[in-house]
Amino acid sequence: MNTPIETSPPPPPRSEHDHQKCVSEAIGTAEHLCVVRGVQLTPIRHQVLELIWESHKAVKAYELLDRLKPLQSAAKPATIYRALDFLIEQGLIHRVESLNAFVGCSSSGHQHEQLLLICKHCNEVEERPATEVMQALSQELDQAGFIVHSKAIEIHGICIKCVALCNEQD
Amino acid sequence: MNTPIETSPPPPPRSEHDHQKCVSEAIGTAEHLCVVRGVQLTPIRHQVLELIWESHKAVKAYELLDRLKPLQSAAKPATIYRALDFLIEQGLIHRVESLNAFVGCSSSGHQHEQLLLICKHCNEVEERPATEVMQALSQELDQAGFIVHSKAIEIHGICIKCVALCNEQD
DNA sequence: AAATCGGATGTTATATTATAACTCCCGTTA
DNA sequence: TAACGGGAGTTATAATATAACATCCGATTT
Ligand SMILES: [Zn+2]
Ligand SMILES: [Zn+2]
Ligand SMILES: [Zn+2]
Ligand SMILES: [Zn+2]
Repeated sequence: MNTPIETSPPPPPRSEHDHQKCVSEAIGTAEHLCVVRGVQLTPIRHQVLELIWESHKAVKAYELLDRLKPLQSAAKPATIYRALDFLIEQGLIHRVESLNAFVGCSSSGHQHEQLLLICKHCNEVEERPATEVMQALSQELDQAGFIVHSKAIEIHGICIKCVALCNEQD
Repeated sequence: MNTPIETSPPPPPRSEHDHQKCVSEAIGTAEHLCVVRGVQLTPIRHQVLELIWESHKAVKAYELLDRLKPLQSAAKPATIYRALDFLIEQGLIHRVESLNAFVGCSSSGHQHEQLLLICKHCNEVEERPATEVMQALSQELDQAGFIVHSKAIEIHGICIKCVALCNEQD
């Protein structure tokens, strides 16, 4: 209880940006990729993707379930997990391993394995290509003789927006 | 069911090395660090650390619990999770986020945040300092203005020992 | 010695996350 | 029509993790 910010209720939203643009880009790309690939972005899958894209925050499976139920009254855990599995397979969302949570992928269709910067304060997840890191990593893994299947690079801390807000705590 | 190896029962142990040395180093370092830090490596914590160090594989909490019970008949989930929390706080083990599992830390007392190379075939976890990757990462995070609290860098694939064994599957 | 305190553990219950297994439906195709 | 396959419905349960409160025990203080 050092500072008032510590107990302030709503973590700040990613303020200064046109989030509708994020959403329409992500959904548009998803629809396009699914057509191209001949896989079905069914109503449930589409709705789950939209729910995930309501923010840049990592979101839990059961929270998604609660938010899906008004739209799909029959929704059960399997409903959500199947949709999530599909979206992950198609590279449309990321699973945030260290949170058991999920976040929209900002680069679907391009390279999918990126740095995830996870803010403890606002809970938003920023994706970064970080090509130099990835290059050094590839070299390291080659040297180790390790055959890569997948990478999870997750950094926890305070994002630049929140650093500005909370300078003496957390 | 392509090859006989696919269904072969025991994944190969890290064959060519003196594992007793790994264990005694890790336990010795842990004991030393706890004395220096004035924290208690109690019998339960010591036993859990030893159980984790029985191999280089990532091990699940409830598997540890089963293996602890013969030694500590009162052991319950909280017993294990408390010991794991302590060992993680002290930097003596890693939590493998993408597996919900735990593995001994090979560099306790030195830098603790390293690459984890996780083999899908033998389930062993190799830790690598990867200084060039870490350096590039620090730069990237500085550029992003992100204040780091912790890092989880987990690479899944096939380790060099297993690559030699299974060349046409998985 | 008695009181107090804090860290560790015991104990019970429950929350959270995830999957298995089986059924049904529906559109395509042989 | 029959067979098939993908998606979804449904029920049950597995696996992972924490909360909350009680007890113990050794060290410190009174
Ligand atoms: Zn946005
Ligand atoms: Zn933030
Ligand atoms: Zn060893
Ligand atoms: Zn291996």
